[in-house]
Amino acid sequence: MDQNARDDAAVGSLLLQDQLCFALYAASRSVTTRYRPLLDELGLTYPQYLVMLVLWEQGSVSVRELGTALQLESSTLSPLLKRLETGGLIRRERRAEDERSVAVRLTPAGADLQEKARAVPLAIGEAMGLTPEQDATAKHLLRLLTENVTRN
Amino acid sequence: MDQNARDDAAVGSLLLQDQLCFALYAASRSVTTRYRPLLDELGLTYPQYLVMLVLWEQGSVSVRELGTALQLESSTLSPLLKRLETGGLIRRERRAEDERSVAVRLTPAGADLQEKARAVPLAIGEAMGLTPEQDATAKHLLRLLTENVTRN
DNA sequence: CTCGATTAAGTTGTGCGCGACTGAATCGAG
DNA sequence: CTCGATTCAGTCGCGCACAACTTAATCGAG
Repeated sequence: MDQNARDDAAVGSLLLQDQLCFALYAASRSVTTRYRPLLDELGLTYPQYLVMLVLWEQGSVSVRELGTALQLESSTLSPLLKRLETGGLIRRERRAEDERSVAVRLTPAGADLQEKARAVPLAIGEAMGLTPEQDATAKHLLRLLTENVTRN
Repeated sequence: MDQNARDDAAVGSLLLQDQLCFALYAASRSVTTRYRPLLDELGLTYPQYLVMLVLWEQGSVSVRELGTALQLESSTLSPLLKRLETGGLIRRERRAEDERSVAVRLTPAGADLQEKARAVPLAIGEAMGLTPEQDATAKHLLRLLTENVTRN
């Protein structure tokens, strides 16, 4: 309560510790750092892991669809996908029905990696140490914030 | 409630949209993107803006103290500070009492920039569109999460 | 006092992340 | 049908972000 009351009064402050944006920035990097040793075992970086999540879920997607799902530009995805392809986890091929579009799909090695990845979300969830209610509240607020910030 | 109940059951899921980590990653980038046009006016990037916040607050700090405040490595800060120094906003000098340490302080131009920066937190706060209670809750949960993830 | 351990800042290499841009394919108003 | 507008993937340049490492200065056990 004291904490919240103090933070409430901080709107418009230039103090670092008052800023929600800094809490967000620090939290995001701390989570990525926490993922690193787990993903090293799979030979993935964190953004590569997110791409693999989409592919495990959807099977085959265009670069554009990946960008929509992950909110990333093609200028970020193209080099990342090239590295995943070099690593033998995905293949890319132009779509016959629209030659502008590129279909990204898993190789057998990429599909196999899903099994090794199953332990990752549990380990991260445990490290975050939030109750299910806190986890749900955080997700809700972050989605709301993202939607507002993107629209405004 | 339905949303929360559905999310509660998602612990350990490999679905992208279930992951708190992705909500965090997307939110952090969306906020940084929202800052960009505002900070362009000041000639700053978002991490540079965070460094300036610390300097406006503290006056003079070592690179190590900046790293502690922002949770950034010297390998990130050193080139960033070099760019701020080239831009005429800060000066760096070895400390007499400990020649390993470097004191970072504002130039007059760097100090003057604070006035132009005052409008930034308000604009961002408005764009985020959270109630004061939601803002405080989000900050609380993000700090808790960061602390847990960093420790575990 | 001394010298191995620690600490501070910086360098290097790799991988994002995005704005600005390019070239090729497709769309669609007229 | 046509040609300007749009869409898609990709390249380029720059600035993080961090692991691994280097160099120089300080610390501290013996």
